[in-house]
Amino acid sequence: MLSIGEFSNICKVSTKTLRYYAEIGLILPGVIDPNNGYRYYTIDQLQTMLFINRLKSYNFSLDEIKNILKTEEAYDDYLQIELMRKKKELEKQLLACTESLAQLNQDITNLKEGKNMMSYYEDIDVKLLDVPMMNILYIRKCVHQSDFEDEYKTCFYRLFQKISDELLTIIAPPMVLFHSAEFDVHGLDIEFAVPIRECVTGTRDFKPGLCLYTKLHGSYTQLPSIYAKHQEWAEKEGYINNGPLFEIYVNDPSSIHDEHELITEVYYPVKKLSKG
Amino acid sequence: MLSIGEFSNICKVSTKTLRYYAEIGLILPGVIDPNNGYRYYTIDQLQTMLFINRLKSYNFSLDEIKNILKTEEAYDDYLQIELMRKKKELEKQLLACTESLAQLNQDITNLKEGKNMMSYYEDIDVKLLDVPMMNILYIRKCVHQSDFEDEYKTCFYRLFQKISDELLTIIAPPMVLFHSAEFDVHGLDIEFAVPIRECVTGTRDFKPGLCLYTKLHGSYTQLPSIYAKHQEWAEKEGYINNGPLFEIYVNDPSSIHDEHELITEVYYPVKKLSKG
DNA sequence: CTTGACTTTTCCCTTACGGCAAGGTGTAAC
DNA sequence: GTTACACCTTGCCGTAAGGGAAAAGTCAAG
Repeated sequence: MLSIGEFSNICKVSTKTLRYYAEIGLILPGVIDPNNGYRYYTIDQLQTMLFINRLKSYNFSLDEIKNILKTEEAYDDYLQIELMRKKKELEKQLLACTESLAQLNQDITNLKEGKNMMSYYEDIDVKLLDVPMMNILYIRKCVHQSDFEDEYKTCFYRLFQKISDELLTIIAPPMVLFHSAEFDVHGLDIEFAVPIRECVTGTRDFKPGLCLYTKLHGSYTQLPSIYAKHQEWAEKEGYINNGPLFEIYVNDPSSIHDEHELITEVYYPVKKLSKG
Repeated sequence: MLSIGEFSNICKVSTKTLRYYAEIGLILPGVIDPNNGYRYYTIDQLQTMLFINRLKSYNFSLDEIKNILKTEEAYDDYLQIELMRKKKELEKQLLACTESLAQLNQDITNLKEGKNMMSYYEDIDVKLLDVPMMNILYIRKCVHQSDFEDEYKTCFYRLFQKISDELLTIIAPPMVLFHSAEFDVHGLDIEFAVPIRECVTGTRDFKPGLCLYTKLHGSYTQLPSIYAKHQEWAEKEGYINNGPLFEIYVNDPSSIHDEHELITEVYYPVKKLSKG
């Protein structure tokens, strides 16, 4: 039997943490002296504690660890599934970390050359162009931000199915229209669309008209910069919004290896502000 | 001027977050309508918000970001220093993440082969051996866990200085004795020592006697497993502790490239429990 | 004028503990 | 036997960066 202090020293876990773990039922002391409330841990519990620490290093939450520990039936299967899940999470985090670091290094280089950290923002290229009317095959629905990727896939799958079934002619890459930029109760009001030649049921005219246009090479994380730049441009030049923002995913994440190859076109419909 | 909702959509930051940032003074709306309290942001603030988000992606805390934003004089210098600091932090995190992932993959492989995730623990090799008396040159002091690495360097630097000055003869690698494993108010009571041939002032006899011994190849994160294994072994075989734990750092972190090359010897002095 | 989307403030909830205080306990030294 | 002191207990508050929900006021379009 080990006192909480001894147990703490061996496992390199603070006594405070051990008490907390007991409180949430993650690992209860093998014996609690009924006279004085002293906690005593068994030698066997050392292994449990080491196991907990290992799972923690894989970014499992204490709740997830508790679930793993309490699983009896099909224990190894459950553990393996959980490990695979965390593996994906960790890989994602690793990627994000790597990319942040790359950008950080770029920023440091820029600063050393006397450039501003936000100089990239000044260099965003905004064009004003008139987008001709087109005929689009569309699906419009409310989507939660978290489901966007899934919906993107399924909706375009359905659209392409229909195009293939009905022998329609695609005349431009797929696009997404954001009718409500806002994040309201029902999620974003989004239209998935493919410009096609033929007018059939399920198609409609789409007439964006005058638009601010920017072509983005690289990660979607840069989109807010473009939205901001469009706002800035519009205010300075005396234009106001005139319809839903839309984006054309020239190539999509599933077809490329590297985020840097992504190409996205951002369109922000505007009209000249009439004076008065 | 943009309402909080518009500003939120463009920057992809929730309104909740914007209100929180205003509350802590990170970014205040350019205008607040005195009649209804509505927040309005200027176009210029879009850039500030983008900047904040970028710093956040480098793992700056909101407090750190606030300090960067409010720095006026020597702005670029301060920014650059801060970026370099975060760069080191991110690199460290990246390394930790990579290593966790490697171990996670190993665990998954083991599980697939039907091995237990904690099988490594069963394989820890514990030897019982009698460590002969030695003469050590030592520095003993209380050290906070966080200062350990620093103290390690400075103390051994001083010891080696003395050895060099007084032409003493080293007969074994440097070691560290843990007199109080506990983390008390003054930190750990630690003795840094080098076994030498000559008896001079500043040396003393060290007689560990019977010890449990394990040689560790790799990261220090595995030390708790060894401590635990020693406890387990001692209990099963009827031994109890008989003096301060000590460790020999056969090679130290500064002299190697990769954590995997680390070699550490762990000694746990014990004596046979007399029955009764 | 009404509806519905938007905004406000206030309050509590989260994770995984750390800090501190007040008080009880175990044990080693004298 | 006493005393010192390290050890243990519970309890309460605080963290960072917001999320959720409630109750109420406000704006713009039809």
